[in-house]
Formats: sequence, structure tokens, C-alpha cells
Amino acid sequence: MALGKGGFCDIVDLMVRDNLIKAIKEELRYLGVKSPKFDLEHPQDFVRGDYSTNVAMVYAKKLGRDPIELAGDIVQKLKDKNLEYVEKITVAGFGFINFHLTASFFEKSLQNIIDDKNFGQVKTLKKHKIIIEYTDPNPFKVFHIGHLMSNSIGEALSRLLEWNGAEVKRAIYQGDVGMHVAKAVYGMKQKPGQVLKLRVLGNINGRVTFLGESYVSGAGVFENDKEAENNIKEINKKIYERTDKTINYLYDLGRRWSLDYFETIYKRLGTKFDFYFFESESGPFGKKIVENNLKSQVFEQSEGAIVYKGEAEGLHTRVFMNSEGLPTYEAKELGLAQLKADKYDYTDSIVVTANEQLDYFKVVLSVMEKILPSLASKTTHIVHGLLLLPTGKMSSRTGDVVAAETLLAQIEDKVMEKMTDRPLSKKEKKNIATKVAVGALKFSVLKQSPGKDIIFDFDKSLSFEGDSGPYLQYTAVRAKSVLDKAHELKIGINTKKKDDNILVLERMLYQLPEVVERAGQDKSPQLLVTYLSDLAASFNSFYSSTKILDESNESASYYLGLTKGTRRVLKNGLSILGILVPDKM
RNA sequence: GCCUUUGUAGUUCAAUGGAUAGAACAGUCCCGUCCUAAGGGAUAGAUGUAGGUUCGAUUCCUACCAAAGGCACCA
Repeated sequence: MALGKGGFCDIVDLMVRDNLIKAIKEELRYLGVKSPKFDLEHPQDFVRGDYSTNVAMVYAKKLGRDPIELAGDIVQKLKDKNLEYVEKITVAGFGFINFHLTASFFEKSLQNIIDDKNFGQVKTLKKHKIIIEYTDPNPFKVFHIGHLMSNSIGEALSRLLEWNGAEVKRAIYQGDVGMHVAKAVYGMKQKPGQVLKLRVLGNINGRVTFLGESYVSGAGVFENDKEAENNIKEINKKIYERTDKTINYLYDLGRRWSLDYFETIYKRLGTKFDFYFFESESGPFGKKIVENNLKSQVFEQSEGAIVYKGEAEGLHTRVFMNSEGLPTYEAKELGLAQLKADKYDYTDSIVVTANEQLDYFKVVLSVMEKILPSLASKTTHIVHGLLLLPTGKMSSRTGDVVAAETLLAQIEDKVMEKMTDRPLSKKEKKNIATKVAVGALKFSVLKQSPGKDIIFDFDKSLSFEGDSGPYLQYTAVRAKSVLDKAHELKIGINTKKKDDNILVLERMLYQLPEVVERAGQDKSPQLLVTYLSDLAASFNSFYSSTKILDESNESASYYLGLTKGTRRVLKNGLSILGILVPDKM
């Protein structure tokens, strides 16, 4: 069946949806509405139907008709069209028009799912080349749970965009220069013996713990000790200039240790970055951009600094070059934008940061519109909320942070505990624990709309029951276990229905591609999370009320098909969220 | 003070302007010879306040109240 301009669509769901929209539009044009706009959605309660439209209510007034009467007319016309896979069309209260689909639709859609390993992929963003930046930890500092949040959201968005057909490049931007680095290097310098020992014998965890301690001690003396403060400022300068052998040595070593360590975390979380950007590069680059635009009257001199005054546009003033002639974060951001464009010819650039940078980014974008307009128009800033401790905001300066490592290890311990009775080897269990722990964490971040803060409570976030990553993983594992058992019993899969009763599960299974489309459009992973949770619940309900592998039941093979479909939709959906499904748990 | 964002069951979260506001946790009560009980079923419980726009508002607008963030050389 043709979809759009000459393309062919093999997903029966999208085909039916597009045909419905087309048919309704035709009717409205016939009634005199030029470019009709209306909704076609799935009713919350499937008793009402599989699809539903509000078109009659939207246009009743304009056409001077009673909505229910108008709906009746439209329904009559639609019925005359004999739409494929449409069982019946009804008018409901207020003027909703509801569509019920045929049993053959559900058979066909289940076949689609079983045939297509990548079921859920759509082509909405086919020609887009997107660069997306997220996570952004700072070398020499702790990789904390806030970075986990940024990573979870960024990775889910990346995959969502890929499943919408876009080419996606993942980028990470790291602050490898600046006062925080100088503080850490100062701390390292106080313990040369320790540095040497760790360099020769140390493992990655010991090294990074030492760096964290060095930063905290450096930050501590910076505030209380005038001499140390000057010392650290001196180190900062030397890092920029690269004039001091000892400093260079400590800096290079610490930077390497940090980056190696971060790499182990990315691997654990399932992210692979295509581009690594550093402030040590974006700084000089940004400085040049600002200097080249000094005459353009975008910037102003003020108190020795170069600033942009955003007040006229409802923004605020920000410094791009400080009075010492050094580029600030703002200038670096301009440099970064250009660096990205130089590396990759993108159509869209997405930057994911914490919401505290919202107003800051607006100012930078406003400047970009003036001096790098072609880049500004392609750039979108997406914010995520903060992970707050019950005691308030974390501070890595005082060491009052929860390291990502610590949290993941704690969750893993709890998963291991849960599996004590399982007949699995220790290695298998450890493997499963990692997947489940990461799944639990990512799910809890992704289930709410990005941009909102999460008050992080250890006990609650460690829950594996109800709406949780493990619940979904467990459901997929359970489905696999049924499939394995069926294999033993030599029961095959069939997509032919044996009765007319349509299950809630069937009405949900086929919707993945639509959900992927919408979640991608709105950049809202939580829509997918909600869908998958509902799907898992309907499978579990089906599972507990129906014996699937009942050889005396002629529907067994069909039920097995539904099980296979559920497993695939859950597995694909979870993989978009960056959550892996273990074979057992 | 100005700007931005957010206020939904006891708690943590959903809900492209639509139908009876969905879940989960915590409560209360059930389900174990059976495919993984990290499960299933039942029950009770919510849109900050006051206006406005609309056939229809949790959603849009205005005011107020409350919380978070931002507002010059940090990132």
C-alpha cells in the first residue's frame, strides 16, 4: 500500500492510520473545509475502539452543524468507502468518531512484529544528520549521579532519533582546563609519593579516588589559605601556557586517568561517543570568533571585559571575554559550535544540559544568531532537571556528592541479593546485575519528562517492583522463558487467530512505531516508557489469566505468537531507552 | 527586584485542548500442584487559589500563593 509520495510502507499500523487520515480529510474537503486539522488517536479505553477522531467537534461550529449529526454524516460516507481493516465505525457522545479494526488487522500487525527484528523503526527523520552533546563530565572531578542523568537522557534521545531514521553522532564536551583542574593538580602536587605509587601500581579506581581527594583538598585550601590560593592561580596559568614540566606531568597524568575512568563508565552505560571535545580546544577557538566579531557591534566593552547585552531581548548581560582577555564559558560555547560544524556537516545540533544553564544558553544562542546564524538556526538546547539529594543540591567542591560508581554498585548488590536462590553461576549473576542495575537507574530517570528535578532517594530508586526497569526486563525474560519452553514442547508460532475476541495486549502491541514517532518528535522518552509499562502490564495480566502452552488449546500457537511479539516490542523499546534485557534474571 | 520553569492521590511520576484525569509505591483484602510471584486480582484516594478564552481546560491567557533555577568577568 502506498504511503506518502510513492514510498511503500510495510507497517500495517501506519498504513491504516494514514488511510484513515486521508479518508477523513477527503470528506472534509467535500464539506468545504480546505485544509482540515484534527486528531486521530487511540482512545484510552479500548472498548471505545482502536482509533478515534474529534473531527466532527472541531468543525461542527464552522459548518453550522450539530456535532453528533455531522459525525453521523461523516461516518456514513466513510462506511461507503469500505476502508481496509476497518471493522466498524461508530459515533459516540460529544461527536467522537470511533474506529474498530478487524481481526485480520491484528493478525497482520503481529506478523509484522514477528517478521521484523527492528520492528519500531520509522523513517520520520530519514535525511537528518544530528550531532547531540550530553553527559559532559569534568576531568579531575567526580563522575556523579547528575552525569548519569544527563547520560541516560542523552543516550535515550540519540537512540530515539536513530530509530526515527536519523544519522546520529554522539558528542561529549569536557572541561579539561580551568580553576577546578588547577585545584586538583595542586592537591596532586602535595602528595608526590602517592602519585608515583598509583602510576606504577594503581588501578583505575584508586587513581580516580585520589584525583577526587586532590580536588577536594585543593578546593578546601583555596578558600582558606591565601598563599595556596595564589599558588593555584599560578598553576592554572601554567596549565594554559604549558611552561612547567612538573605541572605538565601531573596534568597529563591526571587527565589521562580521568578520561580512562570515564570510558569504563560509558561502556557500562552503553554509550559510545563519536566526538570528544575539550575546553582546551574550544577556548582559543571561541576567543578568535569573538575577536573577529568585535567590529560587528554585537559585543560591547564594559569594565574591561567584552560582554553581550541581552536586555533588549529580555535576556541578561553575559561576559564573553574577561578583563584579563581570557575566553569565558560563553565564548568557548561559540567555539564549540564551530568545532562541531567543522567536524560534521550536521542538519541539527542538540545540546543536552542541566536546566540551570537555560538562561545562559539563551544568551549564547542570541549571540550565535547574530554572528553564526547558519549554526544557530540548527541548534536546539534541551534541558534536564537536577538530581537532588534529600539534603539539597550536591556539591563536588565539598565532596558532598554521590559518585555514579557508588550508586551503581549499591544497586547491583541489591540485585545480587535478589538472585541468591537462582541456579546461576556467580559470573552470570554479576552480568545480569549490571544490566538490571543500569536498567533500574535509567528507567527511573526516563519515566518522567526531562527538565524536571528528581529528588533522589536511595530506597525508592532501588525499588524493583511496579513501574520500574526490572519490571519490564522481567516481563521480557518471562516471555523468553515461555518461548524456550515452547521450543522444548515443539509448539510452533502462528499468527492466525482462532476466535474473534481481541485482547488488550493485541490492541497495544502494534503501536510501537507510532510511539517511537511521537516520542522522537516531542523528544520525550517518557512517552515510550509509559507505553512499555502499559504493554508489560497487559502481558502480565494475560500471562496470569491464560495458560499459554496448553497443548489442548487450539489457540496455543497464536498465544505463543503474542508472547514472541511482546518480547520483541519490549526488547526493542527498552533498547531505545538504553536498557538491555538479560536472558535470565 | 526582574526573568524562566514547576505545582496532579499520603508519596514518586503520567496524561499531542477531548470521553470516567492514568500508573506505581505505601494502606486494606484476596491469588502458590500450573509457562520465572521482580507477578496477578480487588478496594480506597488527586488537578495550589481566583478569574478568563473554548462546544470542551490538568493542558492556553491573567492575577495571586508556593517551590526550584538564573540574573558580569565560575562552568
